[in-house]
Amino acid sequence: MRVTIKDIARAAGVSHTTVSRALRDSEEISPETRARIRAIAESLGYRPNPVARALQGRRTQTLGVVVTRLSDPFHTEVVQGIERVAQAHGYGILLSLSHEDPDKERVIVELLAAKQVDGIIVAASRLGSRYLPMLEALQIPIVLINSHQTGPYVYSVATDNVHGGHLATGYLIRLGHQAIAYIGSRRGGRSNQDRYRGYRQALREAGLTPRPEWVVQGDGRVEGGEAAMRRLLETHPRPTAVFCYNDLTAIGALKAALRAGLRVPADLSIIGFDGLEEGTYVTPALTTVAQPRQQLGRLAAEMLLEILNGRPSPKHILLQGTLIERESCAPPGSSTASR
Amino acid sequence: MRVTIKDIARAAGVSHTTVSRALRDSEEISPETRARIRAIAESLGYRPNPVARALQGRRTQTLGVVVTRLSDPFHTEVVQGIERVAQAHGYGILLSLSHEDPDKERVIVELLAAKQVDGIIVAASRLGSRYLPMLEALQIPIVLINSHQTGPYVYSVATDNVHGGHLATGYLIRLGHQAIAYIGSRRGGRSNQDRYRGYRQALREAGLTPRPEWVVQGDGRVEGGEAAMRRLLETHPRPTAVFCYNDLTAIGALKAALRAGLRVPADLSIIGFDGLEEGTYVTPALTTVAQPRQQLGRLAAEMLLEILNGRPSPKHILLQGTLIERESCAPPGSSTASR
DNA sequence: TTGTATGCGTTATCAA
DNA sequence: TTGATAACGCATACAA
Repeated sequence: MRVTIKDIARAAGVSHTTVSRALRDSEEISPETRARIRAIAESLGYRPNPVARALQGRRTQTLGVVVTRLSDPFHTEVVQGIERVAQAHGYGILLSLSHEDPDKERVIVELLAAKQVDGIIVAASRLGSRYLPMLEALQIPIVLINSHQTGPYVYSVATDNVHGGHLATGYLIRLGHQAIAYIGSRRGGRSNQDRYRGYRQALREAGLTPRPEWVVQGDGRVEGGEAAMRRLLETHPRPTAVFCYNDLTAIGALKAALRAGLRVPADLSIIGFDGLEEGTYVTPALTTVAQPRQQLGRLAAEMLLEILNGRPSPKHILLQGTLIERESCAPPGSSTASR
Repeated sequence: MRVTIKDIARAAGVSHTTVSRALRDSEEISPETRARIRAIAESLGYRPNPVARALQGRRTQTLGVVVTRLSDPFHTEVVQGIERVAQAHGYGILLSLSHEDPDKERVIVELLAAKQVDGIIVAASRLGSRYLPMLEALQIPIVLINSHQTGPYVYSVATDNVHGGHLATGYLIRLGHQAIAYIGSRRGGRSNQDRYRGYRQALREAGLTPRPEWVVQGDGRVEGGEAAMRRLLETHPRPTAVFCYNDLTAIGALKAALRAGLRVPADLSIIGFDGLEEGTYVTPALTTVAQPRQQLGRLAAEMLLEILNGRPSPKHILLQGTLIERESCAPPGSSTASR
């Protein structure tokens, strides 16, 4: 059987209340008994029962984490960031996958709340505004990652997608490109719109107008990027550079370009978004706008802990992406950089 | 405040015992009151408190999952497989990362046990035989994934690495290769040894003896594969084909080969292990021996649930990998398959 | 069929 | 400084 405070109390000849106090470093206890009880607890291999503690009204020391899919490398980093902070603060994380299903997401969040988690982090929510009524009823602090939702009960950490889109496109422009395409994502929602806005904005500032046929949509994954690039390759004139919604899309675009016999970046520059490790697997390695993914998770977790401890916390944090220059971009028509 | 069975009891004018029974479909209750109480519970928005249930002696309905890193795409799939089964059976999963640190792994497992999880799944354990004494004390069923450990309290699901190594090497031999190298992993432990054994075995059966300089070690990641391949490229004669410990290693090897100006597979065939999605990102797409990763996770979770429900379960399951022919392998000296 | 009393392991409240 | 008692929400042995 498991050792409880009662067992210790019996062994020490005191009440279980005293044991409880001794173990929690209560002020109102004599140093001697404290030490004595602690020694006994130690020798008996006592482990406090977190379930009983939780029932008593205290916290479960558990954070709920909801993610669409783990197979998306973007999320894994976020989760790692969360886990690191949680583990460092003695919290566990209860992980659930929503598979991009808004209904499932809602059920999961309610389930986590029922499970008495102290707080919840949702990455890439698909619930959008349908969240708001829930949140009020739930009575549990929730931090949303990369879901640009505002409202009374909403906390969030997100990357500035407009800035990122502008950064990527501006970089291509500075390289000398004028014919710049955008491969978006049908399933990208608000972040897709924002990256597209950044793209438009950068073009406008440079006095460029993108051809409508140079804006096509993928699905945020490799296959979608591949298909989108194939459509792009049929346009006349062709773009000399492509900004992609994310790295997976860009990897797909790269595959299609290489298949078509193009040299990248000599004939076509490609820039992605996210800063995935996977971008270094391909040849040429992918130039990209990196999102601070671990940090996204870390900040969300830290924010949640602040809230839980009643400390002041900002409600929304917006992070800026950074450009990672690798090999997939070059000035238009330059054959020097090709291999 | 949260609705409890007492609230329902008060509203229904019965004892909380009756409510408890009604909600759990107890036999000893009249259908009418059962229906009435259920309706009231529904209208009040009652949610049973799992913490109280757990304390009462029942299960926490939670599985602990320990993984080294999530950034390794191999593990993410495994975790997805586990999560899927767990979610389908109403279990939550408490995820912890060990970062390949055996001590941390031990602490985590003990922590999960203290948290009252019903069972634990450990993927790619680094603890090895040091586990055995713990397990007996823990009193919690544990399933190990891809950790070839046996012992009284050990359950496991693993892939047959000898078979996989043999499969990969045999495939290269059938393509006509005779000069076949192996890039292993320093950190691969037992699985590295086993894949190497499969490699040796296949060579021996074909009457081939590998040159010692054709067996080099990476680190199971892209960088290690790259470095290892560079060393391989300096050997004379060079191998015409390389079997890599895993796909990340193979991707690194591919990068190095392409950098060196080799055409893959015309000049060099490369085969990986794992069957990662990432293998399709590169050009040429990676031929590989696929491990059934989701299934690994699913089976581990199912095994654990069987044990928890007191149903009979095999103690060890060994899965076989399958060959996925993509584009990175061809007969030696064939320039047809190159692009 | 329903209700009373008790316990799960801990913390909180009040007395002593 | 310590102890007795109640409480958290639920389930169960026993009584009615």
